[in-house]
Amino acid sequence: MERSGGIALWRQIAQALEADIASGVYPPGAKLPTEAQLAQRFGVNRHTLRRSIGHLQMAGLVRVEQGRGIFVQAGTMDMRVGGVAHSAHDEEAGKSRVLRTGLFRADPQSARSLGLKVGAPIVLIEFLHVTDGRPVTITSHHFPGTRFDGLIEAFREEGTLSAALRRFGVEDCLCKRTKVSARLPSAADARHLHMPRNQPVVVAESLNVDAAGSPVDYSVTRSAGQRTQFVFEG
Amino acid sequence: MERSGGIALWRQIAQALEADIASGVYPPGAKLPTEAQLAQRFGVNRHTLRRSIGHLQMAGLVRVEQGRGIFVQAGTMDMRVGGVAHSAHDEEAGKSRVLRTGLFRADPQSARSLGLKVGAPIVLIEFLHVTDGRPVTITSHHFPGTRFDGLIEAFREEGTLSAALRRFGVEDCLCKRTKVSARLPSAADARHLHMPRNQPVVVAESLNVDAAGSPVDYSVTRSAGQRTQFVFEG
DNA sequence: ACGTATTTGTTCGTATGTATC
DNA sequence: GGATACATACGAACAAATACG
Repeated sequence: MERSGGIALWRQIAQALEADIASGVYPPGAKLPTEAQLAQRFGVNRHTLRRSIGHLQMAGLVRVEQGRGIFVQAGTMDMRVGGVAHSAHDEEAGKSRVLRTGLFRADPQSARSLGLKVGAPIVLIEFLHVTDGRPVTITSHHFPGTRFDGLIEAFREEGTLSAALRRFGVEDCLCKRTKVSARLPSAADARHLHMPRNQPVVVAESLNVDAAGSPVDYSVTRSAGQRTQFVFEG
Repeated sequence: MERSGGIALWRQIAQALEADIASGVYPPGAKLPTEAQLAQRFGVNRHTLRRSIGHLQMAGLVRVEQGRGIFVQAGTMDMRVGGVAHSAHDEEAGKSRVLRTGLFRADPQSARSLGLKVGAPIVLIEFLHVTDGRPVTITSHHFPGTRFDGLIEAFREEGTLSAALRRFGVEDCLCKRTKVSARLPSAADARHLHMPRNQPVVVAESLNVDAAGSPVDYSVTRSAGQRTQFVFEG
């Protein structure tokens, strides 16, 4: 630790810890020493050490849990986007848990995407996708409420979205457009995705249409930015 | 400001400032009051105020510049990805500045994407794309060096990538696959993109192929996550 | 089930360094 | 060079969540 080498102490410490994680001194899932212990090991104040940890947290290398400790995060995993939407395969591959279902009114964003008026009825179905026992993504599906009235019941009976949509005459559902951006997660999303609130989520907003080209589903997928990669096959 | 209302002071302050920015009290590009002034306005310590600013910075709402002040960031803008790559239109729409050109050896990542061996020659051309006078994205193009020997000179003479590639028999160049993720920017990228180092960039890695399907260009585009949206048309 | 210890989160105070104007 | 403004670092105290007896 160079105390006046032009480079901030907290950066040097972050780099040292990053090296430890990369080299396997602290393997994925492992608990790091406490803040007090680490601060003593590097000979700095607890604030300075916390600054370093905050950086590693943003970089997606560790996760901090109040009262428990600091834990090493796992690496990244790929996930396909686009092409055929709602395939039964997608829903079975990783176990999907239904987070929410319900009837809502369209906000400006989903109204514009689906070609509806603000306040029009919207059927919402929200999934938490789990792979290898770890939460990966949250997807909120928005369906036009007038055309898909009763979709929730159909989904509960059929078990998959694709089967439920077939009852409404939707055989093929294609992804027409996807927008990708990054932002900070909501409190609920952060909790479900098991990630810190100050680490960004990658947001993919997709508009899915049926064979006739009319909008079926405006879906918003949030995923831990450093844990996942969206792959677009062209 | 509720000093013991269960919600942290710095969060309340961040929310208040966010509201001010959203309502136009501080329009895009405006300079916020100094840390000391804001701390006094909210009746908190400067550290607490800095915590709030750090949060707004991560959220992409403000940009902090040492010695100058805190500035409101502009909103988001869309950008198309995929489909036909290297169209002259893209290069003219926003003025592109060439950041770097040169001959390098393939790192594992670009080697795998282009189907080359590690250490094979790679032609690198790096652009900074500017729109409305603001830096938007940085794109690093990697071409197989053996096939595209002399590409840099061709590019300098022709002025556009698409024209230069035509000299090498590449008429159409299609985006085959794009991976999108998020990470923290390098120091150079942060400087060029005019963004804070602790705000994530959205990274889009594209593999572009010619009509015959052989790889032409492995490109890596970094963009300020909160200022831009990638749009994939399917 | 409850209280205590542990561990992280927040807030204040103070001092000094560094970049910009 | 001086003034302004953000960056870093240390110290102290208490709050909040968790773990453990």
